[in-house]
Amino acid sequence: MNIYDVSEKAGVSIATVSRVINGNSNVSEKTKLRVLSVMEELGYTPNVFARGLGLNTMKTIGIMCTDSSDIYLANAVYFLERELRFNAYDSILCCTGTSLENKMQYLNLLLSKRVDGIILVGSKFLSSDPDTSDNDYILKAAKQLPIMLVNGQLSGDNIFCTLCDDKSAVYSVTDDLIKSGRKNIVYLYTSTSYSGKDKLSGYKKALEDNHLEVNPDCFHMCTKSIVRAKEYLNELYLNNISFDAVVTSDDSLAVGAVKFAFEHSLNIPSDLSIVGYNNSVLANCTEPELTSIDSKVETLCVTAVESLMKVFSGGKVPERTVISADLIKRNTTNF
Amino acid sequence: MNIYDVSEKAGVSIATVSRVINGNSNVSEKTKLRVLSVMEELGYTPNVFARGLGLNTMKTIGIMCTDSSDIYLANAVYFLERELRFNAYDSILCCTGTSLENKMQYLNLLLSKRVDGIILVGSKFLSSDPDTSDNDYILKAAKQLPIMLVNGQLSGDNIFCTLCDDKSAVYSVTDDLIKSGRKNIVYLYTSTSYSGKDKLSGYKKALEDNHLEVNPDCFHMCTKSIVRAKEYLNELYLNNISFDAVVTSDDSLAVGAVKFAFEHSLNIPSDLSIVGYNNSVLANCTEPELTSIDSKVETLCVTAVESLMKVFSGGKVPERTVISADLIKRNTTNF
DNA sequence: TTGTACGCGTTATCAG
DNA sequence: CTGATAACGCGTACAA
Repeated sequence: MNIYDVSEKAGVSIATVSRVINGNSNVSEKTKLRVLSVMEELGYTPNVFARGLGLNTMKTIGIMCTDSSDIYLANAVYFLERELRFNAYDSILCCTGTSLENKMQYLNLLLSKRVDGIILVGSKFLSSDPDTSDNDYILKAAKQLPIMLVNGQLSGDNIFCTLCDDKSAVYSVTDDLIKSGRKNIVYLYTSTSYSGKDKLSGYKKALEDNHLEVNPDCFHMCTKSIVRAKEYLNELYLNNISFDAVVTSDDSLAVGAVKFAFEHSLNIPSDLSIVGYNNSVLANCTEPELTSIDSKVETLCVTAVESLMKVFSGGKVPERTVISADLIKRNTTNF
Repeated sequence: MNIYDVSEKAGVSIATVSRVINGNSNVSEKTKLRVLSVMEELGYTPNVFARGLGLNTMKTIGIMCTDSSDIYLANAVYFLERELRFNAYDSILCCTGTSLENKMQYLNLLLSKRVDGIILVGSKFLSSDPDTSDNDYILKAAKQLPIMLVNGQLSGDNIFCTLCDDKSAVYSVTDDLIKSGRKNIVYLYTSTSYSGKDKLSGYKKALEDNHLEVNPDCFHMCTKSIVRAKEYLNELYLNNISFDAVVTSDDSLAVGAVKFAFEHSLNIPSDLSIVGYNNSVLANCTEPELTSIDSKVETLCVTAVESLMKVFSGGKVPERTVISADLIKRNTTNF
């Protein structure tokens, strides 16, 4: 079943059939209708390989993320797929894990598949160390096709970033906590990626601007896990390091903080205020429900795909688009 | 940069280069090494379109789900992608939403992309009405390529199902609740899919086998939402319909039940026992943590991909593989 | 408005 | 073990 079968049955040449398929105007209405009906009758679908061979594109985008089962990334993947589909692009999903070797391997795989562009989701793709060569594979790939970073930051030719203003978000909420009377604010985070460092610096700056000391015990990196967060807070508690607020870089850590408070019969928010990040479904699960920073995944993804389409059509696209986060106030804070 | 460039530079024919690429044994070690080094030097990658054109396969599987941002489905997508990748297959992701029209459209799209197989994840793809023609598009597609259902049930040629024994799981936990003294058990569910009906029938059968009355107010379908579950339980409460246990078809509903208990200062599990489903991260968020049925997504996905590979290699694959669920006991039950 | 003929880069067959 | 050559199905100059 190919274009020849259709052309024969319709009594026209394959060129005419091709014109009809691709909406070329130079076909008489009459033959167009005849071809269309034959195509329908035969249930004909153009062969994408043959088409791709000539055009050297399959209208396919590679989406890379470290782990699509992560709530944040799963949402991102969902929105990206939706937007790409809307623009008639397929999505090839690649979950790379965190090792550099795997990331490189997957990226090369996508290049060899001749995808039209690649979207890297999450800041975990990038080393935030400015002196490293760990990001070179991305710069190199960008020589072949456009690369979009969602919530990641890397500057280079043909690389476009869409990110959330994490630093301001954390700064602002930390500042809110201080203004509402909190003196000892713990910050828990899960990664030292660009975005991870950004958030941390927002926390520190808020303390400094309010002339509060930055206690090294009070900011701590831990695995993205409810239990781990709880454990660390317990450790502080046992060491008599007192604190009256916990800001986190992920809702799961905030859930851990809620559990810590429950274990020690602390009242939330009066004894302990808690702020989550990402405004995920987890924020609605705890009692009381979490105040959380909404990092605007959907907006980020929509913008990234919009930009990519603009790149394809030769339009001018900013290297870096920054979107502000929202603070969603619920019941783990009293402002 | 194509196979001709390589052949010329290596001083061999394109046939030999092709043999080297595809690991064909009939090449002398010496020429093989020479070709390999030229390929390396030129940074040559075979063109997938040309290859696909000849072989009529791109080693790509279509994964369809209604919504990849759903926690359960996100996990499934993650595991499927991982397993497919392990077998050197790419994954094209399609989130269809729930309308039949969209599902059909996406399926046809995948067919036209010449994927090698399609995996339908979640029971929401299928009408469980035996008299409907709503599933015909799947039967039709199965004439062209193998279709795997993960947690769905449809019998037909070239269709293979991997599913969890939901009925037994719900039966068993309901029975446990009754044996531990519960008299009035509410069952909350989110869908009337095959799996949805299966779970419900497990609940009813457990009541019947224990000579308890099945009260129509006590099993109720509601949207997959924490708030909705809580609202329905509140409604029962206001209507003085008493109950001492809630079994749900999804953890989110169970979270709603926990919130209901909190609102009315009911003790969990003594006043109210609660059972979730899917053993998702939500089960660890509440206080107390949820007893939940683990529906074994990972096993399901691994099995489905294994079966698919077996189908490709011409092996015999059962039409239906059933996997038992596990009950993960936490603190919302007292058995 | 329509048709012819070629190129796209592989793999596979067959002959040597 | 190696090489020549025919498919594979489509898009598109170019010709009519």
